[in-house]
Amino acid sequence: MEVPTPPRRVTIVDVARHAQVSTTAVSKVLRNAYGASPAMRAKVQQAITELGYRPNAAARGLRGQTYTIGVMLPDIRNPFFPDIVDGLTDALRDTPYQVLLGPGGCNDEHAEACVTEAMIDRGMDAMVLVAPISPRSHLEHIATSVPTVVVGRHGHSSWYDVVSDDDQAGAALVVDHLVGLGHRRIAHIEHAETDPDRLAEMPNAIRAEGYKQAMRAHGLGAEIDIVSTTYTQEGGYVGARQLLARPERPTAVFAGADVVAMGVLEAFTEAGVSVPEDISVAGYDNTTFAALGPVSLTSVDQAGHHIGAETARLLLDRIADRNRPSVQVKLSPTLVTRHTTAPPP
Amino acid sequence: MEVPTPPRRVTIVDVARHAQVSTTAVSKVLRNAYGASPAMRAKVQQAITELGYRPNAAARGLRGQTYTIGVMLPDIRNPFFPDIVDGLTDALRDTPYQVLLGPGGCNDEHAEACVTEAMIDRGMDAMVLVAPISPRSHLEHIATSVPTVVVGRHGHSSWYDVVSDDDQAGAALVVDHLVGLGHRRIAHIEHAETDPDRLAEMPNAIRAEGYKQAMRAHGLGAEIDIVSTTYTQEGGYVGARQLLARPERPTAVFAGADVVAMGVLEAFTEAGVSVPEDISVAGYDNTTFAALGPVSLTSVDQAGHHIGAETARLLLDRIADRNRPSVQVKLSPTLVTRHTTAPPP
DNA sequence: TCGATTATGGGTAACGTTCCCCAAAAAGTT
DNA sequence: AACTTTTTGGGGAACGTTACCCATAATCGA
Repeated sequence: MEVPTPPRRVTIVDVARHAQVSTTAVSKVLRNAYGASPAMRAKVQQAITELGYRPNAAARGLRGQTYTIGVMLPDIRNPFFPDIVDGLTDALRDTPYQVLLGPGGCNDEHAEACVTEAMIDRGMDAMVLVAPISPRSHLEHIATSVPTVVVGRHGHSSWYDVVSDDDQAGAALVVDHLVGLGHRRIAHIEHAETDPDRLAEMPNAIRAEGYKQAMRAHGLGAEIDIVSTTYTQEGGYVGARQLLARPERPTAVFAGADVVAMGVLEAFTEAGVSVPEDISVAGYDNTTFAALGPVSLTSVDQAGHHIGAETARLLLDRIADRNRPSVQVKLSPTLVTRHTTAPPP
Repeated sequence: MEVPTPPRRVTIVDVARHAQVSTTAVSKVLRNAYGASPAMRAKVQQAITELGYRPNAAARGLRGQTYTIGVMLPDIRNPFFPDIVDGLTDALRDTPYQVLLGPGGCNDEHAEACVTEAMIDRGMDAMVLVAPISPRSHLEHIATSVPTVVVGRHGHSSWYDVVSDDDQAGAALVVDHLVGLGHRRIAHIEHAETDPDRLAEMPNAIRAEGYKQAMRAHGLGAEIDIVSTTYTQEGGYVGARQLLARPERPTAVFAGADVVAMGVLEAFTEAGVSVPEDISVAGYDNTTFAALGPVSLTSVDQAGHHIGAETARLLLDRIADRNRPSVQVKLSPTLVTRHTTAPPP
């Protein structure tokens, strides 16, 4: 009844025998390397399709290439990341490379290290680290053993390439928009960061900095009002409650991330504060949440798809030449205005 | 300046030399196989930590095991899937197995096949297929070459194990809840399915069937009202518009998925219909959306974490004994009532 | 004390590719 | 015609592990 042994896989040797050539020849055709005549190529290709041959990645890996690109995602739940992955896979569609995702535990440095190590063990040809929280030294350690692109974390290194959104400009977009509507008391909810290393590199810190600079640029330095919580719905809720307790309430809240804005909206609903009539709210990331009908949140779009595509380009580039100097790409975000922002009352 | 050659990786040979034993011995310790004395184990372990040795997965793969489990996710954006992945990785934490995710294109049979093939090429020790849309024959083809668990798709096979939510019971939970509140005209928005194969196996079809049966069980067979669209926000929007155009509007809408409910809420907001005062809305999946402050959607919780854990158990089981008979596990969903359902006006 | 069993350790051939070679044939060059 | 150069094809040794063996030493039973 049961088939006890799965049929043995077709190997390069089978193909060679079937096409009456050497295994070397087949290998050359597979990698379209120099030294195979058109006639030979055709013959081998035919044998490959006839037998349904597929190269064994493990064997290839042992020789150096697995044609696999590992992407470390710290939090699969973050709706911004899929855009990046899509951009990456789309750009890699016509290459022999396959993308595999590693689920790094959310905000867990150890889990993150486990996943990246596991990927290196598995001979990934290149790695993409999305918003990693590991210390810089660890990132560089990874980058020395495999071509690496760090996405969504500022701060450059000569060992890896960096692709990120210009968070400072993004924050300015929000402030400009709100000021344009007539707001002056604009508060910001940020993700608290103590580690000095990350303080300079993580997007949340840059966004807060961008907020401050933009406020000052509008002559609103005295109105700067920052609440430090975390980039979670809970953090947004807590932050909003604090803002509501202010003697003079802000007329607009710039949440550092869409999830934070969700918490803010919840707190406001609970407190009977209407958005945008009483207070305007803006988020960051333009996640699926923001576009949701009942939410319709003004947010900053990071063009994740574009980020992914750019990452792919850098990756292929670096695989081709491991010694080229490192590069930092910064992409400009755009503002998507929806129904949570309006002129102040 | 640049380091041209990354330092050669430590191999089993290095460990053997450093511990003054044979490579065989090291291998035995690594796999804690029979034939190594405690003294030897200690000696080798020490050498391993001293040198920072990590086994090469490619070489292992060539010999049969990669200690990697491939998970095909058809749509990374679906907020229900992360729960499954979490359950899986948590359950696998103390095993040597590592989970890697493959991004199958959304609703794209070809992309799905590419990813699964790529995973087989890469020697995955087992595969998890989450809500695959490929025809049954392809699933069985996969299952013959690697231990496979299919998640979130009904219909059993003797080649693979199945873990799923009891969608029929879930739909009944919603109907019971609404009827309990006093509703009679309860409409359902389903995902249209024509393929007869999938019609019997895909969760959406089962949910619609569960809705119908539950309605009949309450003597409401005459009130059955189904709109066929798709499981997307757009589909929900379109479906809701159709329901609003009915001569006699329903007093409650059961959306087959949370994203669908989002579209429904959007259409209702636009039409000036209040929820839950005028019409109640319920979803399915209890995704992050549902819990969102401004949304607060009544939804069915599938216990994704539990599904993932169960999947891990079956996987390890099947790796240990490839010939054990196949199993189907069906988990009971629960209803999470929030603020979008209330008694009819 | 002797043979039988068991514990302990190692030698070595795979696994499926790739890549560095070298040989032979074909095509140019003088 | 006698060479150099280029094209075309293949032989065979790695890559790092594991698993099947076989040797020796230790333990045991009578």
